[in-house]
Amino acid sequence: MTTFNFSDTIRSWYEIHKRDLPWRDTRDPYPIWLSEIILQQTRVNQGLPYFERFIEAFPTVQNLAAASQEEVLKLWQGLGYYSRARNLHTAAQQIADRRGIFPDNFKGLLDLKGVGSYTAAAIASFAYDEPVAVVDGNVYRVLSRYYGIDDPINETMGIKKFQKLANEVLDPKHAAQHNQAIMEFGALQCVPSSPDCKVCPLINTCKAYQTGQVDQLPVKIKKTKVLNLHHHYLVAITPSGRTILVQRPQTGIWAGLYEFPFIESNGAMLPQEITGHDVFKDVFGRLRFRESIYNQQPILHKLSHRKIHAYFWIIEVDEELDDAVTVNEMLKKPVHVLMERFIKAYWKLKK
DNA sequence: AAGCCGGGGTT
DNA sequence: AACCCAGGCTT
Repeated sequence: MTTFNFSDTIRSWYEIHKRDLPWRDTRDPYPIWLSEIILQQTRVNQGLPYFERFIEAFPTVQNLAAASQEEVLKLWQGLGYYSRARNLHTAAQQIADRRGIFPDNFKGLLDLKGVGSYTAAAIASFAYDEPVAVVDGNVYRVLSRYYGIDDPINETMGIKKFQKLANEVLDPKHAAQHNQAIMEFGALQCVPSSPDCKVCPLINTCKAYQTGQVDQLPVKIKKTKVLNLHHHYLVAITPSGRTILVQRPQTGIWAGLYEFPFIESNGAMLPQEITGHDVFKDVFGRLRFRESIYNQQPILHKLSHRKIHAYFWIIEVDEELDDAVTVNEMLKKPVHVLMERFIKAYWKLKK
C-alpha cells in the first residue's frame, strides 16, 4: 500500500507534460542563472528569444562580464524591467572576479546582484540539487489552491507561510525535479483562469476543488493605479539627416535608455506651445526650423503603472547640430519600445 | 510594509 | 480594463 504524495504526483505529471526548454538540459549554472533573470516576471515565450541571443552573444559569463553595459542593455531592449540587465551585468562581473566560478549554494548565490530568494533557490536546486524550494507566482497558485490557503500572497505573513509550506512539500531527494515540476504544473495545468480540473492528477485531494474555491485563489491584495503621462518628443532632423538622442537618468523608469528630448505636459499642445517651451529652446537654441506634428492623435504606450500619451514632433533644422547622431549611430543605442516603434515607422526600417 | 520597475498575452 | 507572468530592489 502506498500513500498519496504531492511531490511524487507532480513529478510524475512533469515527466509526461514538461516542455523542452534549452536551459533544462544542463547543470551549468551560467545558462540556468541567465534564464532565471530573463524569466523574472516574464513569460517563457517572451524570454526565450532573448535567452538564445544572450547565449549566442556571450557564450560564457566572462564574455558577459567583459561587455559594456550599453551592449547588454541593447541586447535586453524590448524585454522591460531594465534594472535586470544592469544587475545581470554587475553579477557577471562579480562572478568573473571569482574566476568564473558561481557560488555553489543558496546563501552564496544571494550575494549576486539581481538574485533574490526565488532565483537563488532555482539555481541552487537546478545546478546543485540543493533542497531549497522555489516560490514564484506558479507555486503560490498551486499551493494556495491545493491546501486552500487564503492568506494574501503579497503580505509578509502569507509570504512566510507559503515559503515554509513549499519547503515542507519539497522532496529533498529530488529538489531540482520537484522545483521544475511544481512551476511547470502551475504554468500548464493549474493556470490562473479556468483550469481544466477534470484532468488534474491532484483533483481528489485538492482543497480548493473540493470547496469550489479554485477561481478565488490565490488571494492578492492591492492594485497598482495607473498614472497618465503626456510626452511630446522632439525629433530633430538636420540637413544631413541626423537627429538628437539624450540618455535618461540612471534612476526611475527606462533608466539609462536613450530617447528623443521631450516636453511633458497635461495633454495636447499647440505648435507654438512646443516651439516656445524652454526644453525646445535648450535643444535648438536660435536655429531656424520647420516643425510638424507626426501623429495628430496620441500614441498610447501602456505600462503596468503608467499610460503614456506620446506625440512626436518633427523638427527640421537648417544647420547641423554638434551633438546630433546619424541613424546608424542611433540604432546602436538601447531604446524603449515606444521609441523603437517610432524609429522603425518613421525611418521605414524592416523587421 | 509599500512602492517602483516593462512589455506582452489572456480573459 | 484587469490580471498575470520562473521577482528584486529601494525607501
